[in-house]
Amino acid sequence: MSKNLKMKSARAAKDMSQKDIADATGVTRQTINAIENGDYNPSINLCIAICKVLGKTLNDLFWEDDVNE
Amino acid sequence: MSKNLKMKSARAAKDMSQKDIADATGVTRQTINAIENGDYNPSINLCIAICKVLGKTLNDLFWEDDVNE
DNA sequence: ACAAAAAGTCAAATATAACTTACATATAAT
DNA sequence: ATTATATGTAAGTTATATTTGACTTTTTGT
Repeated sequence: MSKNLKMKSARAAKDMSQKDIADATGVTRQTINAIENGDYNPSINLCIAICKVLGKTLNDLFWEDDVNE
Repeated sequence: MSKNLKMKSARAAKDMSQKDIADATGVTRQTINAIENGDYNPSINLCIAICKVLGKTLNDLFWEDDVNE
C-alpha cells in the first residue's frame, strides 16, 4: 500500500499533529500514523471521521491514490 | 448504522446481484449484504473496490449517509 | 403451483484493524 | 546539554470485519 500524502498535506494545512487527529477521531496516534504510511486498511467510518476533522471529503483524501493494494 | 440505499440502487442500475458484486470484489455475498444493510463498517479498500465495480466514487456511495453510527 | 435465483440472517471460526506499552529518532526551544 | 513535541516502528493483546456453512424468506420466471 502506498502512503497517503493527501491526508498528510491536508493535516499540515490545518497545522495539526497526528496526535491531534487521533484525539479528534477517537483512535490512537499509531493508527493515524499507520494510515498515513499506508500500513493498513482503515474502516470507512474512520476515514469519514478523518475527512470531517480535516474539512475534506472521501474523494479528496481516499480516492484514486490508495487503490493499489 | 443506516442502510446504504445508494449502493443498493447503484447495484440495481447495473442489474447485478449481491453475489455478483461479491465475486467482482473478492468478498462473500454476506459481506455485501451486511454493508447494504448497515450491519457493519467496511474497510476503505473494499469500499473503493465496490465503487469501481459500480462505476461510482466514494463520495457517491459512502459520503454523508453512513455518517451516523 | 412450482422451481430457481436472490436476499436476509445466524453461529462459529479466522484474519486483521486498532489498542497498549514501549523504545528510538529528529526537530525546535530553553 | 536538556526538555518537550512530533514522528516512526514493534510485540503482544483485544475488538471486530470477514469467512464459512447453513437455513429461511422473498422475489421472479415458467
